[in-house]
Amino acid sequence: MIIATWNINSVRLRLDLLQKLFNAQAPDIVCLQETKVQDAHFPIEALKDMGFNHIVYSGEKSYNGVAILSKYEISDSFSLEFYNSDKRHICAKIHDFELHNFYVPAGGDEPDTLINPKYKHKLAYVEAMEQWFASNRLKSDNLILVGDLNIAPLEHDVWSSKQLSNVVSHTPFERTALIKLQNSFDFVDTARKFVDPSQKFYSWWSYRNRDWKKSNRGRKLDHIWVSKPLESRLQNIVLYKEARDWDRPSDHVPYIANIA
DNA sequence: ATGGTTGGCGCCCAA
Repeated sequence: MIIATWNINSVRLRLDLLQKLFNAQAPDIVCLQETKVQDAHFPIEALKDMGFNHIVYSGEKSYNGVAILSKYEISDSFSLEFYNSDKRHICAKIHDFELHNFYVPAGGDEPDTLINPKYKHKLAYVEAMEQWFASNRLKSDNLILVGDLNIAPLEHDVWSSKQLSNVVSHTPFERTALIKLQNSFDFVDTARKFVDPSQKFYSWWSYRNRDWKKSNRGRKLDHIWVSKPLESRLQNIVLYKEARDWDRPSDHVPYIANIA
């Protein structure tokens, strides 16, 4: 089963790029973030025409928004709201596993909870995720946690750990918080299972670079984690970097895991 | 220290 996660930065603007992703990678399930569309305007018919008959979504006007597109039946779904009414999570039960798709708050620019409420909100959000799993799920459950987590926890998840040490997405506080969430539930990071932590691995490159490939100042913000019982079913991963060179690309590229 | 670019919406905010 091929599962993709992609921060698409407006689903309505990039329906053609979704079709290109489907043609090239044939995903069975696609988890989207930053759909930037309220539910009443979600392009459900266009996506069904592309072969995804089971679709769940939770969106709002202008900001945030998540969706799960599946070729397999979704037997149940729900959306968690950890902060105000931000649409940042959707969960689907498919086959024998439960798939959680998150869009963690970016956190603004200033890495100081006293002066930047967005950063405070981000840290509180990650804490709320951990609390929810601790209270509602077991380590023995078949869980898949994916999404734009907006945190690059390891040294080689960013182009320069030193230069980004005080930049939101790679501050020590965020890195610790995300690793704590991962470890508290024994989640396995699929990317680092296949690519050694000593190797650079990025899923996002800023728009604010003349040549993203040449400067290569990337960060690993997009994740697919699986709970321990699913680890032995991991087949391989694909980082679909070509997508960053498409016309009017997202600043994130699709990240894919194949799970038996 | 600064500014670089994009999308949605509406003349600015968030990323």
